[in-house]
Amino acid sequence: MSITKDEVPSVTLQCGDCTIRHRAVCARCTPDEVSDLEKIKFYRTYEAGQTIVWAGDDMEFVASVVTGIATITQAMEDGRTQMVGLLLPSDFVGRPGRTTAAYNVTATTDVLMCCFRRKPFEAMIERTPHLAQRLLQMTLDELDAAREWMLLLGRKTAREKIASLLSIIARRNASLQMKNPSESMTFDLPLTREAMADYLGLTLETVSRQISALKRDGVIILDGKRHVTVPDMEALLLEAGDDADGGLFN
Amino acid sequence: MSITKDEVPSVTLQCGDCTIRHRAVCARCTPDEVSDLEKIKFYRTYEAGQTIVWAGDDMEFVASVVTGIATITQAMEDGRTQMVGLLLPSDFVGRPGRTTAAYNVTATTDVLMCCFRRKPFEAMIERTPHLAQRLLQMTLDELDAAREWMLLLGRKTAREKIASLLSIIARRNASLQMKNPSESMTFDLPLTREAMADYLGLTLETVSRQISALKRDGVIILDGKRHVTVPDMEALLLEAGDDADGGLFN
DNA sequence: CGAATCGTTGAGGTATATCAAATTTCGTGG
DNA sequence: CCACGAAATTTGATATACCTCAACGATTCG
Repeated sequence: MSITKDEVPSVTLQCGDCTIRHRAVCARCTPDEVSDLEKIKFYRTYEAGQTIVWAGDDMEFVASVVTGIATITQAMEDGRTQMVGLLLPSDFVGRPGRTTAAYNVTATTDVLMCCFRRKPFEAMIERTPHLAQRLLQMTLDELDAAREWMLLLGRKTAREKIASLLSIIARRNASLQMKNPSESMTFDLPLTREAMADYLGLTLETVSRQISALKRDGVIILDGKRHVTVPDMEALLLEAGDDADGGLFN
Repeated sequence: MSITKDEVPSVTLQCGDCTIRHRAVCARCTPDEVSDLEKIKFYRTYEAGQTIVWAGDDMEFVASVVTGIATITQAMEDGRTQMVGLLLPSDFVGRPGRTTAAYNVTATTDVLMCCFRRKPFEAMIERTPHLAQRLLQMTLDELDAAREWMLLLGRKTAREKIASLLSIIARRNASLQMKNPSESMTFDLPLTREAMADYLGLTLETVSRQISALKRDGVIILDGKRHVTVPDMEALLLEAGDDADGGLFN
C-alpha cells in the first residue's frame, strides 16, 4: 500500500462517453453546460488506502467518484472512528459553500476522481439550475441513506447490522448486473473487517464473529475472506430486520 | 392530549412579517417569488402528541415548521424506534419528487406548519433557482447533522450521548438568546425521556440514569424533570466527547 | 380520588467490548 | 518459487455497559 504521486490517466476522458455521465452531478446538464464543466474539471487517481481529503483541510475541489470505492469517516480525539458514508461511482464529494473539509475521505480501492475546482464550481451552481437540481436530488438520497443508517446504528443488533450491510452490497451488485434480487448472489466485500466495524458501530472482533455465525447458519457461504455467496436473499433480508421487500427505490 | 380538528389560525399570516422568513426554504426568494409561494401555501396546526405525517402515506404537501417542535422517526416492524431528525422552526418537512412519506413526523409541542401543496411546489422548484438553492443548502446542513448523529449513535457512550444532546439543545438556545455560550445556561427539555431514548439509541431507563448521574456529578442542575441549568458549558462539552470548541457553525 | 402518564431506581441478565493469542493471507525480497 | 514478516482475520476468555424486568414515586387530569 505504497503512496505514490498522483498520476493523470494517460488518456484524458471525455464527458461524452463517461461511465457515470447519467448518474453523477452532471446528469441533468445540457451539452453546453457539460462543456462548461469540462473547462474546470481535472482527473486524479488515488491508490487503495490513500487519503483523498483530510478533515480540516482546505477544500480546493469538489469531485465525483468515477471508479473505485471511498469512505467518509469522522473520528473522535481518542481515536474512535465512525464511517458516515460510502462513496461509489457517481457519488459526489465535497460541499459547495464550505471552504474546509468536515470529514476524512479515504480510498478503499484504487479510485479515479473527476474533480472540479471549487470556486468556479460554486459559481456555476449559482447560474446552472440543472446542476443545483441534480445535486439537491443526490443530497436528498444521501440524507435518506444516512437516516437508514441511523436506525441501523441506534437500534439493530450486531447480527442485523452485518446482514444489513451484506444485503446493501448485494443489492448494489444486483442493480449493476441487472439480476433478479431473489436469486442467489455472489460478490466481493470491498471493505476490511475493520472498515465494516467502523461503518456498523461495532468492533472488528464482533464483525468477524457475526460473519462466522452467519456462515455457520448457512445464511452466507464464504470463499476466502472476502468472496461471499448468498444462497437465499430472502433469508438474508430477514436477518437484516428490514421490511420484507427491503429497498424499493434505487 | 386530545386530537381535535385542525384549525387555521384566526389571523392568516403574511410572509412579509413571518418569523422564519429569513431562515426557511423561502429565505432567498425575491418578493415576487414569495408572492408566488403565497398562492400555494396554507397553514395547519397540530397539538402536542399529534402525528403530522404517517410513513407510507401520500404526501399532499411539503411544509416549514413555523413554531413548535416535531420529530422525524423511523420504526422497525417489532416496534424498535429511532428518531432520525428533530424539526425546529424554519426546518423543512417533505421531499420534493417523492409521493409517499418515508418517515413518521410527530408534533412534540403544539406546532404551526406553513404548508405548500406538493405538486405546485415541485413545479416551482424547477423554475425558481433561489428555492432549489436554499433547499440544497438546508439539505446539506441536515446531512451534516445526520452524520454527526451517526458518530454519536455508533461510537459514543450513554453518558456522552446525553451530554451531547443537552449541549445541542443548550447551543440552540444560546443562538436564540444571543448569549455567550461559555456562561451558565438554562433551558427546558422539549423531549420526554422516551423521545430522548429514541433519539440517542438508548432505553428510557438508561437516559434517566445518566441524567441522574450528570446531576449527581454537578454537570447539570435539575429543577423539576424538564428544567435544566448547565453551570459550566465547558464541562458539559467535555462530557460530550466532542472537540473542545464544539460546533463552530450554525 | 383514581387512572394515566412520566420519571426514577434497583436487581440481574446479556450483547458486545476488551484483551490476548493463534491462524491465515499476502506482499516482498532473496 | 520459497521464505519471511506484516497485516488481516479468527477465536477464546473475561469484563462491562447497557438492557430488561419490575416496583415505586410524582404529576396531571378528569
